[in-house]
Amino acid sequence: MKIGELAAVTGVSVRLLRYYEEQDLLTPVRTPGGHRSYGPEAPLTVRRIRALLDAGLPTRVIREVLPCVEGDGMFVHPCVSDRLRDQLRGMEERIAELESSRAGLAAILEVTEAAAVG
Amino acid sequence: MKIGELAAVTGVSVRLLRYYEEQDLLTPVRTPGGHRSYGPEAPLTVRRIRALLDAGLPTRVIREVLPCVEGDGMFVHPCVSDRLRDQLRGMEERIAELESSRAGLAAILEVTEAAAVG
DNA sequence: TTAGAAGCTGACACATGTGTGAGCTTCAAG
DNA sequence: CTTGAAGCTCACACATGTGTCAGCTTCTAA
Repeated sequence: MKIGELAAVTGVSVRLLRYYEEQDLLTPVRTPGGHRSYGPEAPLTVRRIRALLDAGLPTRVIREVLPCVEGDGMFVHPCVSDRLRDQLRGMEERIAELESSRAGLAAILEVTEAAAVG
Repeated sequence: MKIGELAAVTGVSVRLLRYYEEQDLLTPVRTPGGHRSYGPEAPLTVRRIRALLDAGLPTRVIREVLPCVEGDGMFVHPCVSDRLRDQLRGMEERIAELESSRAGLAAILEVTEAAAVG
């Protein structure tokens, strides 16, 4: 299938399909004219990519785990669980930082509003 | 005081002091030779900027709230509390998104590890 | 055969705080 | 006066997924 069709069936923009290829997540063959030609598994692959992106993984990590994914991005082989655990740890750290910032800002607001009342 | 001194007493790099000025957070006067000259209040201002940055506020917002800050970034006039509340809401949304991503990733990991055991 | 749709590549843009470097000028101490 | 430190400006780089535009080529349907 052509890139426009794949975009239509997956809801992912043509631009992004090209980007995913640039990131080695998709590897369409080329027609003699140079147009991308995707196999029938491509829509599933794109759905997996989206599922992993939506799970917060960067393309660099998806590139590693993609060969180990089965189903709609909900199962991966144990071979990449270390990678996923790293990623999870990183996300938890980011959440903790954000939460800490949030608390700091909330504290400022509380002081401000207490002063407004008092 | 000169920029190098200010950097030394605040621990903030010269590059960042120039950046804060570019963002209208600091407004040193200039010597006839074009060198920045900071008043004695500058270290406090820089500490406030850092406190607000560390609370997760972008410079664009800090620019607005800075004139209303008192103390070491721990109190602001009520005039900017709407702005802060917006910011707080935005941060809470970001945290929620991240948390949701984290849960998605954790779910994948759980399935993977359950499969590794079973 | 021809026009228009769809494809191609390459590039720039965004946000955002921060590092780094080049190339030049000013300042301060000897 | 001279020299080296410190300052100046301007610019590019990073990450990251995504939009958009220009300029050209291929494909497809009439």
